[in-house]
Amino acid sequence: MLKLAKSVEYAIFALKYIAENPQSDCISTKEISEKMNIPYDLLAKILQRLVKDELIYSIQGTKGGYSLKVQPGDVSITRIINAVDQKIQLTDCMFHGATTDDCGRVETCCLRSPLSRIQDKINILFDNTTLMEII
Amino acid sequence: MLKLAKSVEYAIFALKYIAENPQSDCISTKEISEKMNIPYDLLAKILQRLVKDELIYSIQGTKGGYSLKVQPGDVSITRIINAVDQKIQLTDCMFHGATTDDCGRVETCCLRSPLSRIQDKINILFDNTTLMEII
DNA sequence: TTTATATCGGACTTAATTAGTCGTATATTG
DNA sequence: CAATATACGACTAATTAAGTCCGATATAAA
Repeated sequence: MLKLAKSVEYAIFALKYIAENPQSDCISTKEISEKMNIPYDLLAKILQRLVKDELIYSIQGTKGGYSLKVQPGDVSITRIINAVDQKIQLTDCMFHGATTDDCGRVETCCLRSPLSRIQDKINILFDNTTLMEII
Repeated sequence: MLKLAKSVEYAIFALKYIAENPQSDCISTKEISEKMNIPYDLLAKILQRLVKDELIYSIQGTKGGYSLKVQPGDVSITRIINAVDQKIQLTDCMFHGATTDDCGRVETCCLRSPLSRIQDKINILFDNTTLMEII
């Protein structure tokens, strides 16, 4: 329960690897996959998301690969979580504007308010941890 | 991601219902199930766990049922989470004494320390919210 | 200009976890 | 002894997460 998605872990490991190997200005999925022990295809997908969210640059073609676009100190875990399409959500209805379709209990639920307060605080925890602190 | 188990929600709803209906000193699974809209068999299992963890009393036989054993102000969400056999665990190796069987990366993992700090803080959040505040 | 190697992106399959169900035993009241 | 409750373990179904596959495009170098 309350488990972080593997894609988030993999994204962090990949970013760490890229950040720590800036000598070669371009690192391939293959290299990261092998060195960090992450399934190639899955990692490829994750890296593409990081490109979309502008955390890394990509260079296509032979000799292509990825390089960091951001400063590790500027990237929170929350940003990485969002980049790989994950959400912090304690219940299915724990977001603004949930309807009875989302939960049924929504209107009268005694859990919504205390849980959303907890969720906000969890968000802050991830907001306040940067890639820098992990590396 | 980071979702609370339904069993935890159901346990809280059940405890709330029992707490708010102390006039009848014994409330059946059936009644809670119907009034709180929780699947009967699942709820039955959850209530049995709450008995084991001494959050509620049980009375068997016809006219049997459950009643509160604790003061709502004394019960944290963490206690309820534990009672229904759930754990707050951000990763598979996020516990004391994890081995390479649990993760493989364990020895050198850069995530362990920052994540376990976050996990501790999440634990505190649930520790500090009591049933009383929800009811 | 062809070949090798890289990213891109969606569809698909498999595995793991969570949620829910079922069957049978035991307890208790009337 | 019949009706109705809890006790408890095994099982199935549904959902979600993890991982794989395939075909496309890009680019450097032979």
